[in-house]
Amino acid sequence: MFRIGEFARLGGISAKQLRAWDELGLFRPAWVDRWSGYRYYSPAQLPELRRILALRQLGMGLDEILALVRGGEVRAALERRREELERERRVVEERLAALDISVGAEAGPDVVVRPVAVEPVAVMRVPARVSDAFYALESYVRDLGRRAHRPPGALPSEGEIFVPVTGPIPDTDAIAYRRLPAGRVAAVIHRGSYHGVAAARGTLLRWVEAAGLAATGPMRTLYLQFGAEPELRLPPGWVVERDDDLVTELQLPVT
Amino acid sequence: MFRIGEFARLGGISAKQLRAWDELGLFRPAWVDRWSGYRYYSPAQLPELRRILALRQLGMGLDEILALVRGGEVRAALERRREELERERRVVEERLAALDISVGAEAGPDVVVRPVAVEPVAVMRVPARVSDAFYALESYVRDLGRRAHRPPGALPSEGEIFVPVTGPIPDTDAIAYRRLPAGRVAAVIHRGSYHGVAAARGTLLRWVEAAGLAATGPMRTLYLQFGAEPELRLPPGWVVERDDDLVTELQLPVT
DNA sequence: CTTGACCTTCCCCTGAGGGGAAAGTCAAGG
DNA sequence: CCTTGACTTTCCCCTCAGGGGAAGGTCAAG
Repeated sequence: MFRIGEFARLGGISAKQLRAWDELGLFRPAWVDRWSGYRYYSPAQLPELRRILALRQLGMGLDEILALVRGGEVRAALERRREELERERRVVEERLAALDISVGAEAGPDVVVRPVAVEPVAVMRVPARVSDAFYALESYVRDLGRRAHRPPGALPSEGEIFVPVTGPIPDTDAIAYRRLPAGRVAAVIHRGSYHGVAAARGTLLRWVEAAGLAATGPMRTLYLQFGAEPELRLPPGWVVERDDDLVTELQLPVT
Repeated sequence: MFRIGEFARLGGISAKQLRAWDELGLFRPAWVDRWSGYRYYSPAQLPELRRILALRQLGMGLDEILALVRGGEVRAALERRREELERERRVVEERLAALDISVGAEAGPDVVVRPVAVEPVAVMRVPARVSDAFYALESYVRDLGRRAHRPPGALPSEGEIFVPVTGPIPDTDAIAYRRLPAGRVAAVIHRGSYHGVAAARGTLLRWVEAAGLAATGPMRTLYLQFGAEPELRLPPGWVVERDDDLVTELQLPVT
């Protein structure tokens, strides 16, 4: 029989952990002195402790280990754990790839991969002047009372512009309802005149390729600063600048 | 100017995070209404937000990102982050390897890799009968008042047995002071008669090879249940069993 | 003016323990 | 028998990066 400190040393673990695992019901002392509360452990318990440590070495959570020592399905748990670990490995690999790009670019384009939700929109083929088309599209949607409070955008490769809507709308010759699919996008934000957008587009495409990702849909352009946000009152001393205040986001759906 | 909710949606982040980052000083609103406390953000802030998200995407901690946006050394931080990520990758790879072994062995030998501290010991070449040798070694160390309260062991490949000591001791013809080096060991615990130890030894060696590790020293055998622990009072009803109560740990120093 | 969406701060929760305080226990040495 | 120092007990707070939710204040549209 060992007291907690010595048993902890033998097991290669801290006494704190043994106390916590006792309280958790994961690993209990062989005997507890009613009077003093001292926990006593037997060397015969070491194999069981080692089994727990072996499972924890695989990165399993204590609750799952608890289920296992109580007679859970070992094989299934290991399979779950493997999938989890392979996800972790993918994350690390992606981070390393992104880091390589950042190092190479030295404070690069700040591309971010993030999930986006489904986006219900009214789309319109662009015939000629983009600003006229936006005006027509916005008017149509607003008159229906269906304008969603999110910025408008474009699918340049399709020659289409879109405006978010709160639900289905009737189609016209020029305008159609569509739901841009949810998924992960690689996104970069461009601030300044639209002349720079083409360059940002190229940067984004190169980034995605360097990160080992594959595009799964057409690129989206979002006009974050283009009449989309509500006319909130400006704070005192707030000055809207010229070109610098144009903010555009480019999104490329990936894997 | 956007209120926090809309800006959060544009940025692909939660309002909670924006509030926390404001308090942290990592990312502040462009303007805060003195009266209502409302935070207002400008679209021109989106690039800065995206830079933070790009760094966070590399798995950096907020404190480090804070140091960076305050003008820290980007290149050095990325280098640190790369080392960290490569450590993480090694951990995941090791876990996957260990998991493969567990799946193959179906509740296998429960090998654990763990660090051990330096162990100052008195070692003795074993001439003939092991039990006689232990008696002599233990007596010598105890008479010097130098016995450390840890279990005795052996280095089978060297034909040596050892007993932990609390500090240097004078050598004799047969006995020498030595410090077993610290490091990581792969360890397995065997419970039962010593006949099974040889099999456990083989299992441990195979495990280490399958895990892609390399031995960096002689295997150590620790007799966890062999007169090493103090004669603590036995709890009422506590029965010491026969062979089952022998507990032996095998440790192999690795990488 | 109402209404509903939105915002504020405040508090508690996560997982797997670590650090440390105050008080009780044990074993060895004198 | 007493002291001493190592050890143990419970209890509380801390981590990290937020999430959940309550109570109450604010905003903008109809």
